[in-house]
Amino acid sequence: MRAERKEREFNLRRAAILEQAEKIFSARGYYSVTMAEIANASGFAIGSLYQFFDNKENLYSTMILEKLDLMFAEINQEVNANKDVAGKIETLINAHLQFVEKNTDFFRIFLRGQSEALSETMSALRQKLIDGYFEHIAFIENFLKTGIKNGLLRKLPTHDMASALFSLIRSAANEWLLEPTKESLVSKKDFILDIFLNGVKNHEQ
Amino acid sequence: MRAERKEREFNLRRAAILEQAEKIFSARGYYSVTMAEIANASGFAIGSLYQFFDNKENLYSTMILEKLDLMFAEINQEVNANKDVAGKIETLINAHLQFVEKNTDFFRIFLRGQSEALSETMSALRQKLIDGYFEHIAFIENFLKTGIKNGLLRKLPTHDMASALFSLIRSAANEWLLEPTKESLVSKKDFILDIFLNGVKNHEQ
DNA sequence: TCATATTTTGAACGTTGGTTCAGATTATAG
DNA sequence: CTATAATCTGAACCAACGTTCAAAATATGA
Repeated sequence: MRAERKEREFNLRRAAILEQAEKIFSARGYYSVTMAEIANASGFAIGSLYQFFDNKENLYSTMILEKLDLMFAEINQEVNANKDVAGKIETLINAHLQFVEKNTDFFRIFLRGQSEALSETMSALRQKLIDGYFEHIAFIENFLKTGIKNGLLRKLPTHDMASALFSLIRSAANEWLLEPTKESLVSKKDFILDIFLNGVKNHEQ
Repeated sequence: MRAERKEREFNLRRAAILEQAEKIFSARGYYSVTMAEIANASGFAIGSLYQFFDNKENLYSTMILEKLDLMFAEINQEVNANKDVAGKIETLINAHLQFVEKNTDFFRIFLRGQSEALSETMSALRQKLIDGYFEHIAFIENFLKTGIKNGLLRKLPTHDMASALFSLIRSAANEWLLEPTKESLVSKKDFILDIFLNGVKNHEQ
């Protein structure tokens, strides 16, 4: 038998487990979910899970980190497709909101915040999430700087600007996840863009 | 013996436990903390904790909810002391940042997000946190509305404006907690105020 | 000081759940 | 078809920890 096919099938089974794990973890957090549950949901025996993952912590952090990579890859690619800064900002907001809408399960976990615990694996995960965050902020800073050079943006500290923008996006996502809501999350794009660029003050009075 | 004194002493002991619990929970989350640890840190035997709290969940959620009430009470009072809207906005930011600086332990828990679990108590806590959040947003909305009537602010959806403002505050707090940092958190006040009111766009070009 | 009530204590209990592993099942190849 | 390897299975093991409660310590009031 071709080792190639064997590997492909292995990865499929692994992915199936991760997919179920994501759903379950997102609904109930890390600790209250049991391996038995995940095994059950994905159609394997408990012991089989250990063929794919060393332990529960490893399963959990693998699931999160792989999805996170996907998210940043997706967003960054879309943003980079734009030439001008204004377009990049708008696309960033849009791509982010879209990703959240398509990955609500994952985002619940992500927003729930980090993880618990002190264990080696878990604090490694925590650190990677933090690193990922700052990396993303740096990515945003990068095109905001161009915007300042352009004259499009005011000369403010770029790190603060970037984290402000990110926080507006995140809070819209957060509220949308809290209230199983009426309109699409993406529809918040214009508001975020407007308030980020222009603020709330009425300059015409 | 006066029942009064007895009660006072009971409350002191109870408060001592809550204080230690806050420190420990904030560092390591809910599940990885044991009752034995809390007992130890607060100088009681394990069994004694159960004189003050029904169980671990109850201890945890009591600690959070009491502190949360304190926070909102403190902030709202300061904000209400202002007459004009601009002052209220500035005071809101300031009071919030100040509270975070003085209660880092608590805020770590709060930002970590909600809690885990499905249990009755825990999902009740979760709901109360969410309710508290929306109540706070409504409180902010209230004076933003006045600002719109005044002509100080643009006519934007007040709920979105309020949650944008709150998210800017929270993200500053979050970053400050992540990076055990140089300058005080309160020093971010001016930036938040500026970006909230004026946005990042350079209108002079 | 003594009898009684109150409070504290922490070892022991029982449950929960992650992990293991010997045996069953399935796939492979000759 | 058969022997061997690879994979899967889930009952059993074991450690962790929340909770209990009988006994000890302490406080109270006469």
